[in-house]
Amino acid sequence: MGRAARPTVYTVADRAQVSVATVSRALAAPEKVSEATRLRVLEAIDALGYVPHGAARSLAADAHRAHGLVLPELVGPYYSDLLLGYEREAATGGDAVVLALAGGDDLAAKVLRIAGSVDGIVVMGASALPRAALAAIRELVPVLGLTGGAGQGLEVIGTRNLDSSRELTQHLVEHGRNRLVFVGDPDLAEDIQARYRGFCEALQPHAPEPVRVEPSEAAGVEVAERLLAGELDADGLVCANDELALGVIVTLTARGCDVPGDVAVVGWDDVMAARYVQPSLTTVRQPVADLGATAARRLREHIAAFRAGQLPPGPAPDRLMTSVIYRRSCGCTSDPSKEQEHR
Amino acid sequence: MGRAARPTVYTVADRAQVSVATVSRALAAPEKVSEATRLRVLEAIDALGYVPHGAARSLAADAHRAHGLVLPELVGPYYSDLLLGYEREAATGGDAVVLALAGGDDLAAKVLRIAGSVDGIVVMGASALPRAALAAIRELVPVLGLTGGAGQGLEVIGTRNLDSSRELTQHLVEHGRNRLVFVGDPDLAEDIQARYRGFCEALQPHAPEPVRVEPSEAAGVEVAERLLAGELDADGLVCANDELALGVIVTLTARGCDVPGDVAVVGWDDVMAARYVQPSLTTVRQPVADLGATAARRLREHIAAFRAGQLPPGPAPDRLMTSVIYRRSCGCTSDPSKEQEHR
DNA sequence: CTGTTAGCGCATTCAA
DNA sequence: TTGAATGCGCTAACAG
Repeated sequence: MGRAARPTVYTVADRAQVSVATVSRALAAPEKVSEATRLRVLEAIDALGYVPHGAARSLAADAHRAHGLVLPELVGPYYSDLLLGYEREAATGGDAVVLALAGGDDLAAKVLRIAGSVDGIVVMGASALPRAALAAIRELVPVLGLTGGAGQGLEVIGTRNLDSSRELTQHLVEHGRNRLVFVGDPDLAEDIQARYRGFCEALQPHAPEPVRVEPSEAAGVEVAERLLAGELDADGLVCANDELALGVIVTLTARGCDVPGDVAVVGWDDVMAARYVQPSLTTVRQPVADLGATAARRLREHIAAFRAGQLPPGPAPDRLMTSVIYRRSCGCTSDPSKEQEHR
Repeated sequence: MGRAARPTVYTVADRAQVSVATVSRALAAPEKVSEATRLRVLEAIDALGYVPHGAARSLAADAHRAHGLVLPELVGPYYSDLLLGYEREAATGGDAVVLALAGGDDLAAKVLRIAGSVDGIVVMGASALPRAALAAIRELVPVLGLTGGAGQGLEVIGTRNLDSSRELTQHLVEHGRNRLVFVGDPDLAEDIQARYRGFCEALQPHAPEPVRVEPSEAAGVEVAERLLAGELDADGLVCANDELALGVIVTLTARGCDVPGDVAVVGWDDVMAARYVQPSLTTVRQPVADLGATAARRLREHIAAFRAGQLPPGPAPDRLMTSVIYRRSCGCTSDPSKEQEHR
């Protein structure tokens, strides 16, 4: 014996003594239905436990009412906020979020897979997409880059990495550091690249080559060891993210090296641990939830334009403002109470 | 001038000189199509940039090939791993993930919204769902609880909070703590409840009432202040999660209270900061990615059974094993090298 | 304000 | 191995 058949518009229409069109209207445009009938319909819907079939609706309305969100398979606290911001804004606009996490060459496949089920896609880590695949997808739905993707010709939603990096670096310079080194591989992501560029600009006319490592704690530990071994010379490390910086700091301090006395260390993201490590980490905070919301909002605009027929959807949003959180690891905050503000 | 019309099975069929049925087969059951025609079809698909329309496919096949994943609007590092594990497993099974973040009373609405577009739903924080809404949804698709939801009659995928809590508490007892207090509100979530139960069991025959606060850093700070003010008496705090524990630790140590000397503090989740705080935090690590994967896998089973006609899908998976990570805050790890293992 | 009707794009019978 | 035809559940004209 199977379950009761799923109620459909017809089932509801029957019970409410109306036509299916009226049921549809009662849901989509209540004002186009008389009070009385609308109530009857709603009663029927409630009584039958009717839930519209999403696919049928999408097919008929020629709109999925869903956004694709493609993120790299990285972990980190960063994501929770990003998702929160994105999902909220998407939901506000009536859109669901189809999430795809991609780690390698399955990226293209996954994106194609969801491309058939969403009205538009936001991709973080778009650089890993084969040009051909991206082109095919963009034929179908608008695609936005998150944090990067300019290299793929995408409009990108991101933060002001250049500015924050310049500020951070300049700050270190002004406080007497003159053997600064950037830790992180600019080729790994566009935002890291921008951070390195800002670093270079602040160090005009010549900045040293970056230490090309992955943005992880483990890599930070390695870098610290190289420093301790004398393979690397620096009195200040501008790290591509906090994980890296944290790895550096614990290793350095554990081995008796004074941070920030001997070496200043700064990072990006303001992860929770940045406030707990000793010394606390000077870092760049990004409006991550806002970043997500902005991307969702902007994608909605793109979708509208795309459907309306290819017109470009007005000016792209500015890159989001970031703020440097000065703590102890840069050696410049003498006032601990000031630090507390940023807890 | 509009964009080129989206290619459909018909477009592809035309170009490949076959019928739409063959196109469909070439994609869904390649072995049922001759080598030659299949190649022609694939060529056409490639040339036209054809991507199947997800909604049309779902409607015709009567399967969305998508999971709904509903999470509370909390933030935290926890989620990245959970999503990673879930998405991977879902993708492996060919299913997309529709993510919904719910913060309040919009929960029911959101769940209903996605219920029409997925084959099954995993809900974390199901207790916030009105019974009626849940019942209606379960009529439509199978629903699983993540971390909780037993109270709503859901099968739940979770970890062994009871065991880990008992172990943690017993450990503190064995090392001489005899004024232990549980920090966190058992009524806020089933897992916190289980943690409190384990705490109580270890403290047979009578355990003190819990300090009912939200599981946040701020609340931890408050609790620490109460302790310092003498409003609370304890030589050990079993905190419902790491945020709480961290808030307690920094506040206590900043005010000259010795952790773990005067008060031992332990938590749950093993967030990154747990390793960086001074003293490092003894905590419970949960296999979060595995938790996600297990939920996805199990939901798939439920979906299959549900469609096959209401049969119960075999034994539910065991609650996942957790591991206590002994660090310094419990005052029991004398060997720092041992601690390093868990970095 | 309401009902009738024609697809949306695809999978899947059933014949051939 | 292939094609023709039907319908999934819904929305959106179009009539009334």
